Amino acid sequence: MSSKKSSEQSDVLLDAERDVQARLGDRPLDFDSLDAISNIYRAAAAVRQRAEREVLSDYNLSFGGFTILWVLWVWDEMEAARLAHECNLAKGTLTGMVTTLEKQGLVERTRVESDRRRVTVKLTPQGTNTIDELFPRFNKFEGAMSNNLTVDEKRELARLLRLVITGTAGAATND
Amino acid sequence: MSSKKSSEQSDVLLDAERDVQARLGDRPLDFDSLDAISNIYRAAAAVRQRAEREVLSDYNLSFGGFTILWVLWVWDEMEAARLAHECNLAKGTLTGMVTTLEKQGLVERTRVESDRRRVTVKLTPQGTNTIDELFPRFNKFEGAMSNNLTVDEKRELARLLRLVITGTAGAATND
DNA sequence: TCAAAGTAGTTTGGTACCAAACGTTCGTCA
DNA sequence: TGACGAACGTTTGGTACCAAACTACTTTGA
Repeated sequence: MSSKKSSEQSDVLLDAERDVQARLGDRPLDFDSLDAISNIYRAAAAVRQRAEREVLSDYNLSFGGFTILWVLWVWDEMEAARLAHECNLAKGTLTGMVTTLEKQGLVERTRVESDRRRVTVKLTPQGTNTIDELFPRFNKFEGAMSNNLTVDEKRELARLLRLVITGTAGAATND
Repeated sequence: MSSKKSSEQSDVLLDAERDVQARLGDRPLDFDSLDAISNIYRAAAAVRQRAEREVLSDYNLSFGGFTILWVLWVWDEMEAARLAHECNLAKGTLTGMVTTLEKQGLVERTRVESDRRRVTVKLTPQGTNTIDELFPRFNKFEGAMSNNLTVDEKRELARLLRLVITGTAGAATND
């Protein structure tokens, strides 16, 4: 595809970015923000699609389902509301996805005795086995997705994204 | 085993990143790739959710629908297969979304006379008006999403994401 | 003490999104 | 010329995802 990688910046733009520049360059737009934000979305779509095809399909998991497993792996038992928040999901969405994972035998729900409105979710032993095996593979995939970047560049990328995420802190999902 | 990230960095990790480090820090994982890639996904979710709520809901558009309009605005009339590719959508998904936009009067389909298998899609005058008005607002939103970053940081972010996207070039959607 | 307000998860109705199967049209080569 | 395979977009069946309405439980306060 495009991009002969050289030291100069201007000739490594994505085809899409170049075309945007050609068509809209005379308009009073904030192209720096445009490129930064739209590339976030392009990169996320690439990550998600490749993850689902190359890693998660072997386990019959969607990206969202994997995220739930991963969050439970890291934090153990967790209340539904917090789980939804960590996974960036609306609470109604979480209900359905936890049900799917429950049918697959990977997680289980427990009603909280002291407050029967609440529900906690945790991995089953089978769920733990699954994510124990899957996550190292997923992590290798993350390495492959970023193998064009040096370690310092990965850290810088993580830092810059953090600025976008936290600058955004107000955003609460329907929970 | 990474990130005792020098100087001022270590205290600005996201809560999520800090917890991951605390729980999995002793495992042989590639945490630099993990943080970089997972923050891409977190940032994209934040961008999408805020865009839909704060900008696109006024126009009754999903993020995907907006993307289609935006691509057609930049490139004019376009064949369905290329449009799906530019929007990172499976071709079957595009069919449905174009139908939705068609019902809203924003785009129209035309069969190609010289090859009747093909279809081109373009903005209607109403669609053009919509995106003419909407995009500057969306671009302001992009500026707001990235207002914690300097111009140089935005450019660096766009560059690093480009490395992820192009390193990935093999990925083709079902089209 | 009990009704109103608030909080947690679920249900509902609808779109977005995918992969795979399908029908149509085109190009090719016998 | 006509059958076969390839190249389109569409349809199908299924999950993911959202906002809003709803149900069940808990807290508050008069």
